[in-house]
Amino acid sequence: MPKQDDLHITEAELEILQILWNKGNATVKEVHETLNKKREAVYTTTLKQMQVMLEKKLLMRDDEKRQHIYQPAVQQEKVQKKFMDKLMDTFFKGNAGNLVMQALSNYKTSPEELELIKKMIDNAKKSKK
Amino acid sequence: MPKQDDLHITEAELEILQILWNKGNATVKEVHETLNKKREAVYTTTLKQMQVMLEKKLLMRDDEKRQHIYQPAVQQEKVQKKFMDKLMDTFFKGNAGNLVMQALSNYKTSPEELELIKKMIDNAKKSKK
DNA sequence: TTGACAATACGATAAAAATCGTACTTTAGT
DNA sequence: ACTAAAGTACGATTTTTATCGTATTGTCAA
Repeated sequence: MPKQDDLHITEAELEILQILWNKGNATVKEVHETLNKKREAVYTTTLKQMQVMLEKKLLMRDDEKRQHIYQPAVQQEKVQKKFMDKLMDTFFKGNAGNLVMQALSNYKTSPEELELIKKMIDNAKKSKK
Repeated sequence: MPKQDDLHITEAELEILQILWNKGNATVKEVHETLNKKREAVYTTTLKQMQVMLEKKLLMRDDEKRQHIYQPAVQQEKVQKKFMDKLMDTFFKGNAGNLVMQALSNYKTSPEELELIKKMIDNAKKSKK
């Protein structure tokens, strides 16, 4: 059985969170339809999933109206950080530079963004002195 | 049930692969002991896990001698790429610059490495011209 | 050659995650 | 009031993943 950490988010849950982080909030129907664009999904499965997530406090909902409106109850940044920590540990032995260079070589980045990164590095250096 | 992709690697499997990527190859005993430093583990569980991984072709082994010697049958780089692709898609909407900046601000990086990154960016720009 | 031990093999089971069918509820239109 | 439609609730089941106990096998030393 997987080692249970406080905030364990499964694959399916992450998919749903991703949608809700993008939209801010949404009904089950909306989430389901978005999901369906990527892969086949059954409505009640999505619904159930979201109900479970509500119970696990991964989501919040407004059930004033008949059509409940859901939103994330966990910060994207938090989850992202956790994910990145694992990436760093598993593949880069904690060496961020390595990760950065992998990212730069695997994915194309606009010149503007590259400039931005350079500036960021310079700033970091300056403030360190 | 999780969408089954060709090369699905579970949490426990990733832990074991990580150890084997580091060591190059190892016996069950070695893997188990390494694992045990991080968390409690039962020998036969680790053994079974590795046997399953062998069957799934995630590992290879030399069973000439009594003590079998295992090694990874999947490239670290391949799995890493997959993991990063998911990170990019889930959290950064495909924007690598964003990922890079997150990495730089979350994890401390040595000045030497920062220099290296700058150089890499400059090279990329030059070759593009 | 036998017994202790170290190792592997493997089935049964448990636990976690995902799926789906069916029942129930609310609402709006007639 | 009745019915259809559109939701939600939720239990039962399936699938996947992880765990562990027991059996079996090979090795070495006395």
